[in-house]
Amino acid sequence: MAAHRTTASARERLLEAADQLFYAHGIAATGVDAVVQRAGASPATLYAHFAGKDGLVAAYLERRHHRWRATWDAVLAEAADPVDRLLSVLDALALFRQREGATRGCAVLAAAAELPAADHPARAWIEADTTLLHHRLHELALAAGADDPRALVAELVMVYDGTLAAYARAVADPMPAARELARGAVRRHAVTGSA
Amino acid sequence: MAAHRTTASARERLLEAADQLFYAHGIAATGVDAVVQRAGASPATLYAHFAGKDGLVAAYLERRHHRWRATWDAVLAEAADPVDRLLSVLDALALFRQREGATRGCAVLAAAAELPAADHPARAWIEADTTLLHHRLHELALAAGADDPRALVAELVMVYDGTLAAYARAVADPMPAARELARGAVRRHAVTGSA
DNA sequence: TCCACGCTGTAACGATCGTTATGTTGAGTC
DNA sequence: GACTCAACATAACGATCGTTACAGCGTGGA
Repeated sequence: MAAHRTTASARERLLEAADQLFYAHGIAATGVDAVVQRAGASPATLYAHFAGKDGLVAAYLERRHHRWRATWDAVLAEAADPVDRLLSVLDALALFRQREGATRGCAVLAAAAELPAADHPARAWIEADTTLLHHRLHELALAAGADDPRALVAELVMVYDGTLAAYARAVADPMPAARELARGAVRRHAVTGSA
Repeated sequence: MAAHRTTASARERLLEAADQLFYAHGIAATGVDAVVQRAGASPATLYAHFAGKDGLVAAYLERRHHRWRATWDAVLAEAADPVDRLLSVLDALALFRQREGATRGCAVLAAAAELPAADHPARAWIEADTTLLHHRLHELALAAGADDPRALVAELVMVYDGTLAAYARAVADPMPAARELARGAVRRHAVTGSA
């Protein structure tokens, strides 16, 4: 079973290298050789674990998706106030950026721009990101008693995307503006809470 | 001088083809041959007018930048109220999307994600887009008498980017949410006006 | 001890891409 | 009517990329 440990290690190193290189230099601009070399692996190992470069890209987005959801989960677990729970998406984003490094904008939207092919295996995770964002915010908006949950969700998603775009534009600290916008949206939609 | 007309025509056709293909399928995913073929031109003509593919990409972003500015100019010329002039960035965006086709998000931010190289000739137009957005909104915020112009600009840019991201996420109609957010920001920063 | 297995290193393949060169056409000028 | 010049079509080059094949190494289990 130690062989399994070794296997997982190589796969993990490849994923970690792919994550850094894809996010830093773009997917199309990153060659398979660069990923293999940074991971200290061999091309054969990559193709033994993933279905080509497309499969690696899909796994890269899947891993990032799970990390993002885990980060949001952790932040959400410590928020009790309904309004705080709605605004937790921004706190989670700040934490994610600090821990995982998200200084170049949204990896999902960047991948969506690079992979317009509708049948690409990575497309599922691009849609999963949008779905998670909308569904979870919708539940939180309902729990907070918003008058028009769908409108509030649309506005909060917009603030979330705008914040990530600000990172891509190398804005120093977009969080204050994001929080003001989000708080305004929550207040406008008559949510009861302490904030 | 008719030779010049013919020249301009070939250059224009190449730019139009590059604009459609780069925006629809991504820059890296679009080959030079595809652009040449769609323009009904020859590779030699492309390299006679542009400094390789990088030069074509730079010209593509420059053209898009000028079109966007012209669209905003036109909308701004018909707005008299200071608040309407601030919100004109969203009206211009809706008009630009309708006329030029911007259904896949922001071409500038997408290009920024694909071209991380700091010395790429197209990088200048990516920065020009950010500069235009910030400077013009700052002037409009000052003219409208905002209490904290820089904060208001940061929030409006965030709404603008969030709206373009909504297009990239295939949201049906993000404009209502965008207008509510922008109006809330303007109101919060105590701008005098009719809106 | 020998086998099985996962991994590494190197090399090679076919395809594609950006770029350049060559020959030809066609319209405008003297 | 010959000259000029931009632009056309085609082909080819070198480089790079994704992918696969092959040989050798080290470790755990019978």
